[in-house]
Amino acid sequence: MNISNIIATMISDMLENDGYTEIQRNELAQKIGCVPSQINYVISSRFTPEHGYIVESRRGGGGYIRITRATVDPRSLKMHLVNSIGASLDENTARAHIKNIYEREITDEKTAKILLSALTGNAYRDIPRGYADILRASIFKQMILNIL
Amino acid sequence: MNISNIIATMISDMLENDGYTEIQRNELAQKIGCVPSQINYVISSRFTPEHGYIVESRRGGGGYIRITRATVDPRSLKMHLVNSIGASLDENTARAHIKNIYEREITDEKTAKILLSALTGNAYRDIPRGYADILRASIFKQMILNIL
DNA sequence: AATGTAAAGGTCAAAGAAAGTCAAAGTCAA
DNA sequence: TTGACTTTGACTTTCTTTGACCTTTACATT
Repeated sequence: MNISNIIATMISDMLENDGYTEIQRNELAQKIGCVPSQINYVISSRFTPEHGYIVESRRGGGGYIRITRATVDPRSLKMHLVNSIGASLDENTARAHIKNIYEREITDEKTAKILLSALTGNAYRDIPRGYADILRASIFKQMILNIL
Repeated sequence: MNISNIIATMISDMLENDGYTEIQRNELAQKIGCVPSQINYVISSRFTPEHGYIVESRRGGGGYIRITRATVDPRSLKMHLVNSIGASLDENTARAHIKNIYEREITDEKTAKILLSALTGNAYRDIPRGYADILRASIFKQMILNIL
């Protein structure tokens, strides 16, 4: 298990109770035994809006990083989702979106699985990257509109 | 016995228990005494969707290759379907396949709808026909293995 | 109030760690 | 003896780790 995954797990655990946590970057880094900026890396790769999180922070004495699991009603999330997907969508972002809507119980597990298999994995490796991402975007939007 | 077969046997053994394994490509290659890319060769020649496997991977620190056996019964309809699809699949044929499995009550209506929205419609119109059909084929196979 | 200082957190790019790709060369059975 | 399958290795892409340097904020001192 790499350090980033460990950090991500810790943060998820902290969010477990009420979807809210406030961390001290330096303190957490020290406890884990990594450089402080790795906390930023983990947050920006795994706790993004696409993943359904809101991150706020403050510097200076008494600074903090606050992470909140966003809660939105399903209908507007759906619209928001479709609108937020541009003309192109890479695999990881797609993954994040699907994880997000599943965790918020907007889709059931089976549907999430279907979405995943339609949008991620080796399927897209046979065609040029540019086309792949464009198609992924259209297919995702189409699926969301049709089924959610 | 050539090296590729040895590797394939090892992987099969790892899958023995629960049809799931996660390998470190470099580590495995070293243990076996071959170049890392030969692992890819084995996977892409023997652990394909047509063979009933789902392969996922991740690069970078802590990377892995994950192989899942999608079905226990290679003679099932599922495998038959996957094998009948080939490398390329046009929209109408996809439609026909879906209609077929729906009418035979292999999927429920909701799933059929999702399949349809992933495989047909305007999404594919933006890119060259050849690529579209190739992608449609891979996605369909992927989905069948994952969900039916 | 203005200023200085220490205490946070932020940014970015380089280095490191895996896996992926591709094409050339080798092998082997029909 | 040719065509399919294997083996190899150089090069690419993606994800992670690290550290040097930057910006913002609270608070104490003048």
